[in-house]
Amino acid sequence: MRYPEEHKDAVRSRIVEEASRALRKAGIDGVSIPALMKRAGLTHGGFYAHFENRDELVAEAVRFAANETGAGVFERARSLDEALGAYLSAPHVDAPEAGCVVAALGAEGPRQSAPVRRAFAWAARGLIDLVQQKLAPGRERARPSDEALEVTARMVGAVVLARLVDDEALGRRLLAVARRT
Amino acid sequence: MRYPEEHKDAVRSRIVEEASRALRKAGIDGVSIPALMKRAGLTHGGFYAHFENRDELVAEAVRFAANETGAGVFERARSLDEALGAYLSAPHVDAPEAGCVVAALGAEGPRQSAPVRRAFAWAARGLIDLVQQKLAPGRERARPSDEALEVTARMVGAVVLARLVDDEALGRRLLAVARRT
DNA sequence: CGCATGAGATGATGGCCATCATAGCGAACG
DNA sequence: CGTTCGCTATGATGGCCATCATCTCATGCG
Repeated sequence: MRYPEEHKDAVRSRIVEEASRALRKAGIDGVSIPALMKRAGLTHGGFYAHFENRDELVAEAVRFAANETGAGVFERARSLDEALGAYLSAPHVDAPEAGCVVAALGAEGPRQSAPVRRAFAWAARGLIDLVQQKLAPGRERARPSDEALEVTARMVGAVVLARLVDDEALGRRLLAVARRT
Repeated sequence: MRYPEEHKDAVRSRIVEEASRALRKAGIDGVSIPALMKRAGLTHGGFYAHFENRDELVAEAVRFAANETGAGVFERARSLDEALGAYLSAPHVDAPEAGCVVAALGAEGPRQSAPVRRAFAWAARGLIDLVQQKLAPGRERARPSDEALEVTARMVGAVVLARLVDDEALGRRLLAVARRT
């Protein structure tokens, strides 16, 4: 059938968005192309009309997730404390599918193909830059400050550990100590 | 053939050790049972004589890796600074297969089956305890101090990010700023 | 009003996987 | 010195995967 003008772009976006959530939830190897397409309301056949291969979708999903975190956690916050409050929160720990892609999938990044690795490097760098921006608003810097790097490392590590320890009280403490500025 | 007394135990240990490295390198879903057995010098058939199923091996490999990090990085170090120097080092970043399992596979932990999750929780808790021990040697504590939690989070996050950024200079800086005590 | 178009569906291919049943063989034990 | 035991190999099973060739058919265009 002949579809309306921007139909294909809209469908592609929906695939990327759904994939972004599904991958953060189940891991990069945790969801098959048929499953991803079904989540977007399609069958697996049309996949290669939208993407060169699986990695192209994964890379795009990583970039989508990075933008989502930027918009949801950082642009919304008016101070670093506010951003840290959102990032280092129980809802974030409990909902990796809607959370930071670096914390959810970062450890898998270095093992991926070059295009996916590039997407991850971009996401990591973006996270550092967002922290830097909240740390010293307005001021533009050629490279992130030591403090921005340290805060970012603490944030990511605290979320990874809080998800891992399987001990709610300890998880809360991990988030709380990482919130100090 | 009838094998020498402790043959089976030795083979099992070799499988666990090899699996521990292979999994840290390629991810939890990145190595098949046939591949794991071949690394141990065997064929896939005997696997189920040693392990109930794949997850049992994964859980054991996680515990093995955690012990290895404890012995290699922490027991060897005589101060927290020394331990941080080893953990937050380029060799560690460049060799995940011989490094901390929390940094290499932690993000995959929450998605695993219950036995594997338990192994990861144990590994994470163990890492925190090792930090605590170096932080206040000798003193026994019922629960880790705030500072131990913060240092551990910073360590893990810094290694994850350093592996991700694909920028050697930035990676070095991430390690350096996390080394501050 | 009918036809060309192209997004999406159907279905096939070849490969790899976890798991298991069974067979073989060689050292240890009698 | 023969028998037995049990560790490991061989091979099968059923399932799922990424990728691709081909078909369908509704719709926008002429």
